[in-house]
Amino acid sequence: MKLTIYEIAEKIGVSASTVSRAINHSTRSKVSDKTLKKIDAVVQRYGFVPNQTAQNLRLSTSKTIGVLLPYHKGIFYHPYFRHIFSGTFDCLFETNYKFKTVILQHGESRWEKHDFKNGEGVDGLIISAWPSFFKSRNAFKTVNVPCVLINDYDPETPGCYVCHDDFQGGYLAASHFYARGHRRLAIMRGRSWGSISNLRVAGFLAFLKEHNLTVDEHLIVNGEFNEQDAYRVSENLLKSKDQFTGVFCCNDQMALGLIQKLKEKKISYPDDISIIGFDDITEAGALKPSLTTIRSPIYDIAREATLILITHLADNRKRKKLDGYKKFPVSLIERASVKKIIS
Amino acid sequence: MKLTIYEIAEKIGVSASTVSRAINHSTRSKVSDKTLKKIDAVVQRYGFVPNQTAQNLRLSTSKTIGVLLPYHKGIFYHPYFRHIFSGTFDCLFETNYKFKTVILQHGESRWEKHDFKNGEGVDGLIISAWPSFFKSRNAFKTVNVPCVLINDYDPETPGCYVCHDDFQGGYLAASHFYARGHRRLAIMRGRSWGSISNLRVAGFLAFLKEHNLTVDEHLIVNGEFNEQDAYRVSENLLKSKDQFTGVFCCNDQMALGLIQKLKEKKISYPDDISIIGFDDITEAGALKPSLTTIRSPIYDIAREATLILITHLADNRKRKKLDGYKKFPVSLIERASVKKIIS
DNA sequence: CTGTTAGCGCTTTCAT
DNA sequence: ATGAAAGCGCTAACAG
Repeated sequence: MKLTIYEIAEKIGVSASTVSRAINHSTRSKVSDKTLKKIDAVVQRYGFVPNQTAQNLRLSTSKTIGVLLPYHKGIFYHPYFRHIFSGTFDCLFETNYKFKTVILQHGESRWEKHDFKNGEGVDGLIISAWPSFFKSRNAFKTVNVPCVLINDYDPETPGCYVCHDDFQGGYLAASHFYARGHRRLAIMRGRSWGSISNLRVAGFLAFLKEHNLTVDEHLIVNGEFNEQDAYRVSENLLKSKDQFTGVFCCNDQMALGLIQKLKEKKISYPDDISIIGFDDITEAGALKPSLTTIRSPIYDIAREATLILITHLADNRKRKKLDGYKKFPVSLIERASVKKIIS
Repeated sequence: MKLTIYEIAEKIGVSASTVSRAINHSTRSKVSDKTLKKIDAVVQRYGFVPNQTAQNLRLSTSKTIGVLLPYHKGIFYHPYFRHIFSGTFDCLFETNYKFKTVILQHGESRWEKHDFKNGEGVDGLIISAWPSFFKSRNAFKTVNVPCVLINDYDPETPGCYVCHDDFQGGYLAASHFYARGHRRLAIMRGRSWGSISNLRVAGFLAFLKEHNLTVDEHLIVNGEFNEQDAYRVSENLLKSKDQFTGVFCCNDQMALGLIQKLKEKKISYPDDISIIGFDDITEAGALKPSLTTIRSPIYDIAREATLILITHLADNRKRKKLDGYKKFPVSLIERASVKKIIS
């Protein structure tokens, strides 16, 4: 049923290699015009397409890159990942490198089983949200294919990173608070996977320092990067409620947790307490009052990451390892959660 | 660098076949517990993962299905396709068949080059929006891998279809007009790829007929399924403006074209003319006044299509060809474009 | 310019 | 229970 180059070779009376050369437009050893024509004709007539798997095995490549995402239902409705797909595919389409893309899902167990060690058969990997799996930090190091990590910079794990600028994000948040008259601020940081939090907080504090301000130690609380935990630690923070006018939350989820607690305590935002989040998740814009937050140019990041990966892959002298740390500036989305203070 | 079963066989002093049997948990000829343990240990230690490409070649499979979409920039932001991804991936994830998915883009030239003849190396294809490429109708027939077509039923092309119910959609539109007091109606149908249009119009007329109504021949205009062409043919339709109170547009894009023309002529909707579209594209909800339209349960359709495909694929007796025509009911999204007429 | 040959890494009869 | 050998379909030296 499925044609092979041998069969088409036989029909013409040439060898399989010649057919191979013909269909690959080999430049190394040219096929004569006459045989080329004959081969083309047969290929055309039968609609022959070479078996990709065989080519792949032979050339030990797959012409495929993998986009690795955490799996959870509804991830395709999440704007963050939507931008990733879009950026990746647009890049692939426009550069014409003819790579295919498969969407892969990671989970801790899959890392542990070394499922990604050889990239699940892909030539390279674009990895997002990997730090959600702690142990993956070590497993990741055993991965054998070129990888580009997006947006979760971890200084302890060498690799090729394309990220938004977390430091600048924190800096922006602080400057926005400052411009709106806030001088006494609090911070809710994410404990796990500290580097992101560290950078965001560092940026925040850096701005304040330039303006001779600081954040008192007890106004910095640590929680996990999720709503529930933020809700929990909010209790603590709010004991010092009178000592600050605004809170910088290290991501929007945490802001959501804080807001929930505020509602419960009948504390209103931004009137009593102003808030800035990070990530611009869908809820941020939908919330009432809506949440001022920091947005990542994730589309561009994914695009760039893909470009880096595929040019590296297309570049045959693969000896050099992929690395580097490329930063993209973030922007502050001004909404309704930061009150203007007139002093 | 990359380990093969031969190397791991050598380390233990067994043959490659035994290793192969071990890692595949072969049931046909069992590996003794002792050697199994030894092999497992080595596999574990080196984090060995078998080369998928080699397996694929040997077994002539790829454990991959392709989702074929028309390529255009921003397709990932389109809700229709988002639902397709979501349905497909959720199905794959929940059924545990361990198929991978690649997103493939079609274009007329790719069909003509027989790029999909062997499915681009995938085991099966989920195809959406294929009729946008006319010639693909014939090219499609040469495809060698199992396919499931979603949502563009073409009676002339045999295959396995999972679709929303176009007929019922038209029926629903008519009944909504009727319930809101409309009795004199017009239709804007899509000329190309007629079957969809035919079904929608047939459903529409069927309802009317049951209520002893009909649509006059000159109040049915034909255009292409796009905004520009609808805009063009609207001119014609509006010459008979006084003879109808509502227009059923065979898709939302056409409704958009009509609306543009209405604006130009300072005819207001729904006051002067009511409109119902089809598809519920993003603009439908955003428009002011918003557009009443028919929505397809595309998530469920994609899910079902995927399930059909992968169970077929997993089912080794592939001799039987995939076919059938499964219909999903659509729903009317009531918005602001149909005026209530009090008679 | 073209044919011969070997082999990519794996699975699977067929022996033993 | 295990090994030897063949082969999935293709490409790339190498030789002519």
